[in-house]
Amino acid sequence: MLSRKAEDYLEAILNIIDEQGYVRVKNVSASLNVKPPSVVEMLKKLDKHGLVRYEKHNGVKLTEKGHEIALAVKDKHNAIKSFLKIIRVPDKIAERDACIIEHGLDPKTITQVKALVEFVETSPVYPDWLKHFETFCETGKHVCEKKDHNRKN
Amino acid sequence: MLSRKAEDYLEAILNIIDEQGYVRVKNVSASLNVKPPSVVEMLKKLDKHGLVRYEKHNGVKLTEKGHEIALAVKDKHNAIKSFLKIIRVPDKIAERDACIIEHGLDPKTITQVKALVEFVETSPVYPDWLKHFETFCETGKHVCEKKDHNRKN
DNA sequence: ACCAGTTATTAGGACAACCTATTATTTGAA
DNA sequence: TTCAAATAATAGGTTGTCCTAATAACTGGT
Repeated sequence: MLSRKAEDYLEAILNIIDEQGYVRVKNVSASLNVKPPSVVEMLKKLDKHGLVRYEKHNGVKLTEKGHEIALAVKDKHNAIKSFLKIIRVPDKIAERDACIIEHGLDPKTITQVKALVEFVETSPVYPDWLKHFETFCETGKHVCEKKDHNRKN
Repeated sequence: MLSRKAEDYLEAILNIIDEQGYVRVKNVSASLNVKPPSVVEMLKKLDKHGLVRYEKHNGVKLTEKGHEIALAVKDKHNAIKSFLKIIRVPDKIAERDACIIEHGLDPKTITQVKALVEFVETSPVYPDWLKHFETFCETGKHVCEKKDHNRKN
């Protein structure tokens, strides 16, 4: 099985490729806040596992398998971040926390997070729902206390 | 700062005390799925940090500080688990995933998770909301498509 | 075509958390 | 009370990830 850290590296590599088309050790190093030797070490390991193609001084590429995993991780990341933003966690924190959470979660959990995000976002009353949630966060009270007892969704 | 693992141990110790009033190495070992030597090692470390009082062959107790931290971790755990259950993650998975998630999250994120849980649970239309979410999970459709456009929450 | 500055790699260690095998201590049943 | 079984502690290793310091390889401006 793949370690959390390995997944972090794959995701970072994918993001860097998407941004600038190629990957250098220093990019990964900066992106994950580790020193270059740590990156090189991990690249060797990922290469050994067939997840990247790594040639010294000559760049890194994701293999098909590595790409697949990186995409899966990123997908989780996005689901979690969307959720965090819906519940009004500030962007910067949402980004950081998504990184923390995204590993090791059961696929079922991710499925349900995604479902929640979609449920809320596609709801016919979406803007209201959000407004009400925000009001609740501020005041601790529901906008419609009594009268709305039979309202839907 | 305290490592994630250290927090896991503190939380486990708290839970075991709550269940049976005292803690033995083997309980912690079973609870965290590690071998006894790992427990002893960590107990020494926690003792050194003033989070537990540990005497060989003579039990473990949380210090005030350790107790405080353990409670905080447990509180996070509960918030996350409540949320997971609301979005219909099966109980067993929710429990496991809460353990995975509970560390390192920003306090703001936890606050918002709690807010969501409370918002939904105390909503005047709580049972409906859940039913609608479940229907959405199954069918991908909102119960009330057009007609309810101005409904609240 | 050179070499200074940048980037990458290697060598060698630190550290946290875990393990197995061994040894010591405690405890309860005969 | 004794001693066998249960429990706990120690000794010594392994693994994964990170680091610093030293070395090597690349690259662009002259």
